[in-house]
Amino acid sequence: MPIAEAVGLVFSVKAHEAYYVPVPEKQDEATALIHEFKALLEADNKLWIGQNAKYDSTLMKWYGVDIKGPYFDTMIAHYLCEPDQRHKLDYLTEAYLDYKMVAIEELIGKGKTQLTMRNVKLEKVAEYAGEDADFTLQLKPILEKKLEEMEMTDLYQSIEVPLINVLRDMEFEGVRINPDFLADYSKELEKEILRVEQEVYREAGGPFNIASPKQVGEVLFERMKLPYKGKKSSTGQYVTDVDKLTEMAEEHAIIAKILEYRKFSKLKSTYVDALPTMINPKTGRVHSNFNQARAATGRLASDNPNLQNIPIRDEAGREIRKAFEPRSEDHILLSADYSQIELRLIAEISGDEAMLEAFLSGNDFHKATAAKVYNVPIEEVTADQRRNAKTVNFSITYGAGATNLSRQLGISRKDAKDLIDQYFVQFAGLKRYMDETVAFARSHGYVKTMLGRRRELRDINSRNALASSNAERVAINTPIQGTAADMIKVAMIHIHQAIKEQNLQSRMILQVHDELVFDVYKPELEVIKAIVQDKMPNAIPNLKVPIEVGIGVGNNWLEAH
DNA sequence: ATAGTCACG
DNA sequence: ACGTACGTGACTATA
Repeated sequence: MPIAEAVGLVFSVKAHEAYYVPVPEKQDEATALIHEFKALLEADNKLWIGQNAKYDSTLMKWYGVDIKGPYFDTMIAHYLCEPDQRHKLDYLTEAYLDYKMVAIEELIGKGKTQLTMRNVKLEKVAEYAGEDADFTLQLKPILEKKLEEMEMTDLYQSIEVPLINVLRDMEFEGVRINPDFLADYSKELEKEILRVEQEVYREAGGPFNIASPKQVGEVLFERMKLPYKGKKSSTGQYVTDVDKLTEMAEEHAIIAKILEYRKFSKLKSTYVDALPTMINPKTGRVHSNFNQARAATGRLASDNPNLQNIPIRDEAGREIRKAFEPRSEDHILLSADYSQIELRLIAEISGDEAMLEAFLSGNDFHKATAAKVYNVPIEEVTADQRRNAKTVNFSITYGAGATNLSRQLGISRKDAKDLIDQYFVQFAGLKRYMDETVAFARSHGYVKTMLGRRRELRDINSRNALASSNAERVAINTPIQGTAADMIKVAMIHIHQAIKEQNLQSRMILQVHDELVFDVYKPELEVIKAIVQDKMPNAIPNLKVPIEVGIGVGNNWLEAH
């Protein structure tokens, strides 16, 4: 972003009618024309109905027009109603207006010979754009009614709609990424990759494509005759993922080297080499897209590039975070993250006394869990016991069973089952909540978050055991993950508002599910800290469980974290 | 286009 | 007896 240049503006105020205004090709003339509409577009006494309003609003912002809303966004309305479906306009039009739209490819073709909208005859563009506006307008009352029937009008009006401009501004701001740092690191990784590659070839007795899972499987299990345990994939291939290879690392020195090769290649191709190409030449910054209508739980998703999966767990990977820098010497990065938010929300929602007590005591929660399930005083909890308890805590939010837990912890299935049984003895209220949630899902066909976000579970009463147990885990996980998503969205809206009201220069630039990152103007550091420490913990008021937020500051994202 | 793999919360 | 972890996006190989 600038994602594109404007070719035309299209308005519709009445069904079956639309008005198309071509925008000149010369950018100064384009800006001048768009500014003819500035007062209208910036008026806050009109409702702007749009399909993915953030897109149009962002485009206008690049032209210097600040659309304030309020909006009615058909894409987001539909996302709330049917979070597991698609939300594109052609789908909505077919599903709700029973009309098949003309595909954009019929206007501009596809592939190499694809034209831009500018090269299409005015009459055709006007017709196509007019349909867009008209259908969006017609969809509004339908989706508005659906939201009301599903009791999500408030969630929509007070969270999702206000979030549109918050995300727009975050994307517009972007983040500074240091390309020189990454170029140096790329060379280092290249050396490592070439070195490991030769070592793998030596162990294998000849070269092959290590990036091909198929060839890796054939080399390991056919040419080298290493023992293969377990099932093959659905397509009959050997599974060679990190779990499987780590399991058999003792078998041969080549295994660790293949994993090393994979690790370095992943870092280089997905992050180190890719991120600098995403720097916008006009702004010198990277403007990710935060998709508000993708994750069925209510979370955001980030793409082009995805800035929600930048490495941190691994030493070589976390190096990449050093490339994320504040905008200038006068700025500093601040990262604020919710501590164990999903576990706290399970405690809150289930009302489990023991769990609430553990959080209220302020003790290390995983340690407190270990003390309970192993029945030892908290001072005597071993590192292993704490680690196991942490994994159980984590697994619980996914509704995982004994098989998976045993695999995660490297213990027997029976020990894993005992652990889970003990866990539910200690946290009986949690067990009750999980059973009730599944029962609710079975009778109503959906589950909901604390703020009323819904997700339908079509398979919850399926006769297919695999399908129904999948749905049960989703039923347990969605209210937790979704409530955490609701909470951080509210916090983002409040923080954005405070920054605006106080005319601050600092900006919110990233959201990573339980973390917010700010590019802070140094003189405002204490003000921002205070705002964050007020808005994040108090996003959902009157909770029984304490909500804690950790803050870090630094000259790059790694330091700040 | 799909599968496999792996990065994050 | 057996078993499936929840939610994403990007890259590479392969059909």
